[in-house]
Amino acid sequence: MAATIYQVADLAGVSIATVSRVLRGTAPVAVRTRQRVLVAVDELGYRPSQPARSLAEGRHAANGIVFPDLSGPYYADVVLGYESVAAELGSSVLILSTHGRAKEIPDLVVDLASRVDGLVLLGRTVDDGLVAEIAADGTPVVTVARAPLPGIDALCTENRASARALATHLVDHGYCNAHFLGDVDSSFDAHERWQGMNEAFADLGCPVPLQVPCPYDEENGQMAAAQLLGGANRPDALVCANDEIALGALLAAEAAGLRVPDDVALTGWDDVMAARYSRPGLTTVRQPMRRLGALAARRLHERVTGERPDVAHEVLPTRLVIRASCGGHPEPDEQEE
Amino acid sequence: MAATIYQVADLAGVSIATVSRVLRGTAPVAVRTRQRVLVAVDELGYRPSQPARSLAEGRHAANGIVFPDLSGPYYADVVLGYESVAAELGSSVLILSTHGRAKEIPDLVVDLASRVDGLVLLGRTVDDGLVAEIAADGTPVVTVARAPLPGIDALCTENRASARALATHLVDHGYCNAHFLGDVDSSFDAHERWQGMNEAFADLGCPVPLQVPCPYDEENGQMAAAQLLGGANRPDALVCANDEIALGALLAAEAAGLRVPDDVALTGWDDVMAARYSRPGLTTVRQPMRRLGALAARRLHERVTGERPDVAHEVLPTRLVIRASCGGHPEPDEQEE
DNA sequence: ATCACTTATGTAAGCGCTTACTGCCCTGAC
DNA sequence: GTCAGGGCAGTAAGCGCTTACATAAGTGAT
Repeated sequence: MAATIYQVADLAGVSIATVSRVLRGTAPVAVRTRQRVLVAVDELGYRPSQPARSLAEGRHAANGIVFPDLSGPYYADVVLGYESVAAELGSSVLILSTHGRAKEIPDLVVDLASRVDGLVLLGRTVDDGLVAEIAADGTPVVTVARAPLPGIDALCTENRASARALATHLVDHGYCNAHFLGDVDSSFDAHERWQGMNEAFADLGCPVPLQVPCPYDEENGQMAAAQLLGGANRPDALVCANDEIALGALLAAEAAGLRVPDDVALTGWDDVMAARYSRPGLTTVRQPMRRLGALAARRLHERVTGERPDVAHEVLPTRLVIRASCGGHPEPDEQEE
Repeated sequence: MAATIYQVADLAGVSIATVSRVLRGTAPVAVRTRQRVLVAVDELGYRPSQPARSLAEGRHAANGIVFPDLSGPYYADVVLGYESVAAELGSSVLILSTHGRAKEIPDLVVDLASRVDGLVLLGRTVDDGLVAEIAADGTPVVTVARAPLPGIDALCTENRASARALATHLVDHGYCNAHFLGDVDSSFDAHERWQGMNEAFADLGCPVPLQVPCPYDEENGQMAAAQLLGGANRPDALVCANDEIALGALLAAEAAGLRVPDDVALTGWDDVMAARYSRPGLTTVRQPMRRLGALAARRLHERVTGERPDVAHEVLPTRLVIRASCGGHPEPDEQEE
């Protein structure tokens, strides 16, 4: 169906090498010859076969990105930032979502690795062992939002300092009996946040916050919060590992007839759109998702092309966004960036 | 670096054909031979080269999806639904975002087409002409949320009926002087919604709603709404083409000191998360984004494999979600699906 | 006119697989 | 004991490109 380089060469009356040279501009071709080739290409609607090209060139001109999920803006934005830079750098983007596929992940990731020049892995989508194996097999890897692995490029966002800032803010406003909602073992970020918060609370002489495991969605946030807020020893603040949990907690608080922030303060992480529209507005930590993805694409490209031999672990800054859900503040101006 | 089939064959003491047969299971291989091959594969960490495979097989085992953007949950969810089914059907997924790349789109899309067995196109990302050209070149195409093209599979969500229902609801509650916010020429969906609304208003004897062009984001929604709400002939309802615009309008209404829904009713489309958390909650129309993507993957697969020769245009149902922003209702129970 | 180079093009050897053919060996029916 | 047939495995021909190498034709200097 599709035309091949041979047909173009025939029609133009040249050899396939010349066609290739015209199309890639890798060697000088006489103007008239070039014209003939271009006309033939046009006439046949010729498009080079990418697999053939990849095979001959020994590269895919494509990168892959693996993420847990795309619901919720977090990963979607990272992917978006990634895609935009990857396209700019001339590589196609293959995606793989691991959500609900625990069993097949290794196969899927290995298969993906065989189709790309390099891979970006978000979060804990892939076991450390498998990451190492893939990297060892020669596929450059950049991890994002995951505990850095030796010898592998890693990108993270700043968590501890912002967690400390958040905790300090809470204590300053009289909230000393806080709980942390979110499973700190399932996510590097959450663990760091939890640590930072712990440190700050300890420094400020408050009791160590209780850590309450909870999947990262509204429903589970709501359930977990409902239980905590209905219990005997009610915390006066819930620091949630992400905004979804926090918004779920907000619903739970409403349902329990509690006022936010008067009876209980609530904070999240990520600054999703709903955090701005909820009432009260949700105090949260904004992360540079887009930039994270974009930077991952750059780093991966550098690694693929070999222009950066040394491994880099980078941390991007985050910003605390104070809204009404944590008390002591009128609905503040939105300081958009 | 990576092992090839030749090395595996050498190590196992067989021919490459046998290795291939073991790996693909395309022909019977003696148990002992198979064992030897598998051991060799394991030892060398051999992974078949995907480009070589594609070239030999004449298929990519990959599909592509083109979308405008991934910010906002709409396209993200469609992509997610798509990816999950595509993976299940054994094809990798290549993505291409057209956002802010008007000029390069044709090249990018054509390049993408050369890497996949089929393409899903969301919205108006690609000109009709280019779509036809790609389809004519032999790449199966499924369009989503776009005016159906002759000879090309198309998937849409229902718009007119839900727009009519929405309009009827508004009129029933006393809002007769509505405006439609959103550019009806830039989106098939928006155009349909606008039509449906027009019909209903006409049927019910209300003035024809004014259509106010507006890009589909909060900021522009806010600006456009601010202007309308501050103007002389203030509408009593704003029907917005999506939730982002509506939420922007909500901010504008607040800023103008207007009460929603008492002074002005507001409705959106899509049912994004923030629509549930805004106060008042945003009346909107929920769309089966995930299913849309999943179905697109199925239809594309059927077309690629040739198991469905006839072109199909399908319309998926939507559901009106009434919340407080359109008046006449207490904050309703959330009827999640 | 000759030589040493450039410049433009062709030739052909891969790239790493899949698969149609072919051939070998072993079985069971006669 | 022969022979047909089936089960396995090897041979080799592509798949559609890129590119090193070879070649032919032109250029200017001598």
